[in-house]
Amino acid sequence: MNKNYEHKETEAEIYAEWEKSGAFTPPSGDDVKKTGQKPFTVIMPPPNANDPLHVGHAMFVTIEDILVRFHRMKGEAVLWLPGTDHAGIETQFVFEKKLAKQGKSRFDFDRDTLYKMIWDYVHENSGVAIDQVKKLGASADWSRYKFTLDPEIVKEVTKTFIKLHEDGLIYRGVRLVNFCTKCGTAYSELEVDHEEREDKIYKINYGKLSVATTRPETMLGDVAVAVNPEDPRYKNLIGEKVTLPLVGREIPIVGDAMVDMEFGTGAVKITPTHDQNDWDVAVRQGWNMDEIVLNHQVIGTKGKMTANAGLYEGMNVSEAREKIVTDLGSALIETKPYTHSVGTCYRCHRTIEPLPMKQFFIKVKTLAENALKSLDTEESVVMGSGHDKILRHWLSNLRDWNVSRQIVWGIRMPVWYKDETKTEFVVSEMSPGKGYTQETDTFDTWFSSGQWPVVTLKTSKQGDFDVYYPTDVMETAYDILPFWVMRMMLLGIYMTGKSPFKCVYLHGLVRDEQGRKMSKSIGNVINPLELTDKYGADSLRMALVMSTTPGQDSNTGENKVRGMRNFGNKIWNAGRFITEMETPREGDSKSEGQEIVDGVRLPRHSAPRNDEFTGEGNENFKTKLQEVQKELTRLLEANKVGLAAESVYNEFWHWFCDESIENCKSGKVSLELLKNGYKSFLIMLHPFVPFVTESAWKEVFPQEGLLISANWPKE
RNA sequence: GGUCGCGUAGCUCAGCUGGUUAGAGCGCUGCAUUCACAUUGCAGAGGCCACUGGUUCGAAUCCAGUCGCGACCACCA
Repeated sequence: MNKNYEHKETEAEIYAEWEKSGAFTPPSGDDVKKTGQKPFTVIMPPPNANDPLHVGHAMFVTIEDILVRFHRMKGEAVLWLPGTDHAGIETQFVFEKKLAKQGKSRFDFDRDTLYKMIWDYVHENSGVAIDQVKKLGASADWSRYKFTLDPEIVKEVTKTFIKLHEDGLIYRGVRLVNFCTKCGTAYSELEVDHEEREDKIYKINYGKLSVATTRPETMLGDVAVAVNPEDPRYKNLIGEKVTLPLVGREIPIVGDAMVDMEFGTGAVKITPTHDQNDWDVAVRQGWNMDEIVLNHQVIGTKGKMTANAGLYEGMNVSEAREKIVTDLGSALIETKPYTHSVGTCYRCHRTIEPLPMKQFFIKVKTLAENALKSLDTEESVVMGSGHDKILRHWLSNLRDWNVSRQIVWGIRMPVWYKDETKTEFVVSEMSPGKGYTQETDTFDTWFSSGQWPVVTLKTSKQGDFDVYYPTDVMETAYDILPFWVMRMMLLGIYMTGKSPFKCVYLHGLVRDEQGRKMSKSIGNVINPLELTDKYGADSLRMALVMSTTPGQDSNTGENKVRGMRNFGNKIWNAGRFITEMETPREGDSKSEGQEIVDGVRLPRHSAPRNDEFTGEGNENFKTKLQEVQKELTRLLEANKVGLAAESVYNEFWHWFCDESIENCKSGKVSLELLKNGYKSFLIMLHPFVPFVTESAWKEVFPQEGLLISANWPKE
């Protein structure tokens, strides 16, 4: 054996051997039914198909691989199903940036051409993420690999929408949507960020009263002024009318409890087409929303003023604001600096424009109630401090889910229109007949990934869904809890009646050694591949999970990885010690026929020490080893990966190496027993550091087959 | 404004279904090297487990409050 463990000489070869051995691929569901094996399922969170790996991916690969290898060694039918996500908006955004560099925009191409271009682009890159996941040692079943745009997946996802529609859970309606005029698409409430902005607040005289606003340009679309019905200053004015400055239109004063008497002037201009609150007020007033949208939408999807804006038509929003502020003249009473938070596009960070649009919504109320129920009954359990409460909070306050996106990169909605006005629609997988045209919108990416555990298993091998669903552990970062985990619960329960996972393991975000967020501008982003290259995949894996707690952020840097590289070397060298003890060296007089005293073969360099050896050392060794195995098994059964890693690390280094090997040298523990203990430790360490343990296994136990398929010690 | 989390050795973090001398990594001090590993070993320094009060025979661990830090959510026009 080499003096030091050289990861570069072994990793690629070992991974290929594992894959070739078939250890990654469990039997089909139908075959498992016959054998009665216990199933264990993990669905891999699908990385974006065109994304290079970041440290977060390394984190989920490590944790999931640990659990998966552990259960596989226990003899269960373990399915770890990998896949990639088309990541609609993300990917289209990246692609459009690429187009922009060539001086082009998406509007230069028709739908089909654009789709084809993005498809090619994604497929050029899609191997990258997968290769990198493999480099980290992921023992996933690549024969069951899925992509969200695989035809069979698209079909299942589409069928779900059709079923939702049949069950009356889909509606199409004009609502205010969060629209990014730059990205040209609407978003769900979750995709909107909020940023503090330094702005101005304007007080404008509307005649009988004045209003305060940060968005004077929207006054062109005002339909009313609202006051609090309890407000002594204004309650008598309710029912009267004021004249809108600049426009000259008469609008009513209405009462609505939403108005805060303390804020601003206590009177709010109501622009239903460009503000969610105002929309709600108009709905409460029972007004005709179609009419309001038709006549009073003053901002369009490109961020320019519409024909309803009269003189201001064609200006973009900020120009119109400036012009209006000037034109108001004496009607503008006051301008003050004002800091408030505004909704911004999570992708491009431009201000989100609330716009009225016809969109498809899923009614989430009953779906959310069922998800809450599965948390209450502990059908699904969340691991990660405080995040079960956060999930409950989300589920209790969810708005209907806007699933239409105005982009091409995604699954096209199975919605058909007969005539050009598109007032009537039919939901159907295929065109319902001649003359129908299909909706151009695609589904929100999370609509397909929200069905991931169900649709991957349903389209996999015979019987897979029956046996491998519900999955055992869903492991992902906590920052996509509402986007993904929650949606999987909503849709999974709807589709199957069962929550898609028994346990949600939420890992924390990985920060740099000083606890700072990783960002390109600071230059502190850890590239997992660089570290893997330098120190080996095992070292990075161990560094990521040692002493981490679900839901809690952790700080990691090169120092920690280096420390874990030393650990791998330690494992290797313990094996080297054993093989060297077993093979006497030439010219070493003491090694001729190693002495055997009371059944203990003494190491070749040690003098026999009959006086000390009583056999007690062996008994203590066996007892302790059993304790270690028991404890580690308990921790892994409970998915306590961080603690398990710490425990096995300490026991191996400080007990097995520091004490037991020394005891062996001095004849207190026999070499046979030590070797057996080493074997157990390689098995126990394997889920965490698979490469070095497999390498050492080959050297020390060459007759035993692959370690990945060895049996976990029974208690 | 609301919710959640965190404050333990110089640094980064475990431990917290309450129970023997509070742990690890890195760092630090001293010693050790022809006999697995210097990517090492041995020994050691270093902690009123944020603060205050409560429950208890007993609290880093449970409860309440205070202070400090962080995250998320939110329709203040």
